[in-house]
Amino acid sequence: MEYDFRKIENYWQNKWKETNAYQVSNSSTKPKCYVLDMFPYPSGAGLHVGHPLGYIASDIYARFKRLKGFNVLHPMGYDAFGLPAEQYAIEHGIHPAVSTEDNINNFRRQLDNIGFSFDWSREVRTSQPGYYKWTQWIFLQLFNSYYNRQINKAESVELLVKYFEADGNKYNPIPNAGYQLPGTDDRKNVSGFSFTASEWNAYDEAQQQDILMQYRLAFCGYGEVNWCEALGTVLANDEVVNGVSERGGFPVEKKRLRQWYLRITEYADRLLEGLETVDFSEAMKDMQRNWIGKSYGADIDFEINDTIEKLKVYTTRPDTIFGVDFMVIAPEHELIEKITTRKHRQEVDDYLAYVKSRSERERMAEKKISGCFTGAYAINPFNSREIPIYISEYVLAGYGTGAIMAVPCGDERDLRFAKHFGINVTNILGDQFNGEEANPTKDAELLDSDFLTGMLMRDAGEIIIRDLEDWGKGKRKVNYKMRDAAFSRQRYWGEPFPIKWINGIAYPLDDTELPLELPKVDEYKPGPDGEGPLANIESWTAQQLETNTMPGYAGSSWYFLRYMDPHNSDAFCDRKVSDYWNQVDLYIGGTEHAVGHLLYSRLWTKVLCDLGYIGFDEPYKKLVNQGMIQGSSRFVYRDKVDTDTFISYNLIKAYDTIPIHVDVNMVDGFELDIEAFKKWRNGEYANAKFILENNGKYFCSSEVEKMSKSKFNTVSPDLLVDKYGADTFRMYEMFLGPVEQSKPWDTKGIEGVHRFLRKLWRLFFDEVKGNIWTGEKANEAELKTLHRAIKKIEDDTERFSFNTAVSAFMVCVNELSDLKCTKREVLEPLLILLTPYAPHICEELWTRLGNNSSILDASFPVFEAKNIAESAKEYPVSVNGKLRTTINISLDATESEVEQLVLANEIMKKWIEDKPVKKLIFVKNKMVNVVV
RNA sequence: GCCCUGGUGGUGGAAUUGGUAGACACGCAGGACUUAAAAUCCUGUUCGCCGCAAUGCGAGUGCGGGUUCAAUUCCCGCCUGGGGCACCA
Repeated sequence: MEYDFRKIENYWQNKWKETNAYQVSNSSTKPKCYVLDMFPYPSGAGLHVGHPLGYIASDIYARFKRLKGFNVLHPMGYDAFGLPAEQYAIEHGIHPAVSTEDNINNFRRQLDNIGFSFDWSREVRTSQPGYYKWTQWIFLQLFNSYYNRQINKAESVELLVKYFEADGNKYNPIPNAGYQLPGTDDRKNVSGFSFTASEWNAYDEAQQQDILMQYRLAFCGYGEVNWCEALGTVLANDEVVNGVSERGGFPVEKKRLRQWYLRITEYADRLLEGLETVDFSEAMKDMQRNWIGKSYGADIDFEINDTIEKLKVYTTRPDTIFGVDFMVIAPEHELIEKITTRKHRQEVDDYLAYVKSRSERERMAEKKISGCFTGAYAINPFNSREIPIYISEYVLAGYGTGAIMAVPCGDERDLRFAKHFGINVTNILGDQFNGEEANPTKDAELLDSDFLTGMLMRDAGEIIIRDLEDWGKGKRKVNYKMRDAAFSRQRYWGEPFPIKWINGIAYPLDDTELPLELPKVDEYKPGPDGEGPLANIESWTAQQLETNTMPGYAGSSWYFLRYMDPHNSDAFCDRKVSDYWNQVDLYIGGTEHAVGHLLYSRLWTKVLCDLGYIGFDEPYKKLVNQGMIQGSSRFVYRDKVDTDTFISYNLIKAYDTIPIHVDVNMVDGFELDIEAFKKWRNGEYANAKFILENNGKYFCSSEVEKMSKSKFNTVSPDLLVDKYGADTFRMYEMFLGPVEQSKPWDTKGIEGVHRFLRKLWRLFFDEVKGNIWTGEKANEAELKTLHRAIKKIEDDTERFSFNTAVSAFMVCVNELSDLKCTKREVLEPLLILLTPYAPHICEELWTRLGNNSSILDASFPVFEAKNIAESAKEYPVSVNGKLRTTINISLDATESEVEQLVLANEIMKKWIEDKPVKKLIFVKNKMVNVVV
């Protein structure tokens, strides 16, 4: 009777399906636990061994919690809208819905192989109307809300209108500037724009709606966006990497377009504060903090010579005010027009033309110093010094005020600029500045700084800010790097906006009109004027519907809520149900979503909470990032001249060769399977000749790279599951190392795990004798082994140390095997322990032991400390930390008894050598240290 | 450049709070069973030294210092792999 994993796994997977073993109810007297994976985008490539890593970890945890008596929600679904399916449609003419469906089926088949405990009755797909109806609905909530800064919460726009009718916008000033409204081209920058109640009441509808648009959490405006011509769409900041698109690597440029945005900037502080309440890794929190980029400083107004204009700059270092040698404004700055002197007009125009000619990519790639003098001078409010005003592209229009005061002795960029233009550098740092490198310290003593001289920089900032505020020349200011999130795409395969445009005014659809279904199209080409493909559909434009669609992160921002109540057609999720399941207790996924998905879904959660639809404002209580599994590529070396000849790696020095990727599955370690290679790619290398090592083998070289089909370094879980079984595969992925750690995949070693399962099997069955398990009482040694395992494995599983837990199983089974322990009293608890890791074999053995109910419903064995206690123990004794001997001490000896025992020990005297014993340390029940 | 994170045998890794470094597994070497192979089991496996013996000696967790009776763990300085941010004033 041997371990036939194929038969066993097949049987139990079907059985679990038939009995709906993993369906979970929304009501239970048990405590709840919500274990969630980041749902996958169903790509055409299918799963490789890296994908299931996180799923296996979460599955183990979910199953573990279930055994521990929790009602566990562990769902799975698909992030089914997205660019690749649409690109595929453009290239192959296959409707995204069709290819997505195919891909999902393939994913599902692969996932099912591995034996996950997902409750598939709760599956969600973001592209289904039943799902995106609620994505649209939540969008409308965002559209109909604004952020009330007085109470730091989102509120209904209706309320805002009431406030306007009563008080104008005195208590609710316009939050953000920089977005031009669709209807009103001239109302460029309405920051600070205010109106009274009677003015409000006198506005016509268009004017009122324009103003309200400045407040809505989902709003439409014109703005500089990342436009990708090749993809024909707008990308969010986090979808742009080094000036090219994250997907496809196409160039990205700035373009002014009508866009939808989410006013995430209003939530910057709460997104920051919320991080304190959740259990994410420090690295993850840092990434989000960085992205939000909160900084403290001051806005300072500088008078400008010969004009009435003022130049407002933002600085985090007001303490360096006496080191300002020049000002720099961004090329887009509105003051350029007004302050440039006649003499410098031509030069400035040339420079602006130059800046315009440069793409975003060029700007990123070659950060060379460029700029030009405007001819104008600003006045330092503290010493009336005249400061030249320059224009340069190193100052960004979008951050702060788009203008800076440059302090070259303290800022590297300013110093380089000063050197380039021969501007004299004022030193306010004395010895701390060597004239070569700027010193950004805050801890130096200020010199040549008028009334601040002799003061620490750290303290001086406060004084300057206070003075500025007293004189009305500046203001304390907090700034954020984070921008409002672009929320529209000129694409087809996404959620349509439930918005109609009538006379330039955006009207929301009524709830009863949802879902606004995505219409069928024949082609996916962009519409006119940067509009999406929907603009090509007459029936769509005739209804004046918005032609943009929502971006990929729309559906994924709230999917964790839908799993709770997936079939509800009256609400995105019943409040009672979300109160029950509450936050996700454990969320597992990759780091790549640190600033995209995670930030957006935290935002949506906060808004839904503010509006009272859910009762918590952080979605994920604990986040674990699984490491990336890299591929280990293999190369053969082809002779450059004789292209049929391949040279073994150790011999390539003597030849002129080029490396070629070969399929890792044809290579055992480094040794190439020559026959397989000849058959590879339909016999492309059938005529290959080989120059072999002395031992007659062909060796490949290796390199660690990202796992990808084109590098032939992908390993499919299907093959491994077929060869070793799902249980082995699951345990091996965990055994590989800590879940959080990135590592190259290596199949060597999977045998070890497989051996372990066979060894376990042999504790129950013998090939000759058949059943060998017995009902005898376990002895002390056996119980000791079992309870040590219970303790270790329970601890390890709870703290996500799955690799050490797997080791503990191996130790336990090795010991039981040595003890020839085949007793049910020990084996049963062991099976329960192992169920989260290797559910199939455990269920099989459990049943064969004669249990009627499923092991899935067993309860986790209780650890009994008395079973591992030892009566007396050999303790190592060390002198000054060096191990010298062992002594026998009974377990109930007190510390002073231990001391006496050690001192009395004849042997000790020899080592102590007349030196008095300073102290004795009895360390954590582990050893005794004598200090002399 | 800034932030984060890691560096331990031939390999993946373990050591949870400063307490016997190298668990567990792979690989390798030797052995048992077998006609043989597979499977299984046993022994050895950080490096160096001394051996008739062993409970022998010495070094050892990227490098150099420090704190401590005791450091893979804490502190300082460097080298290095990986990830993130990058004209954010």
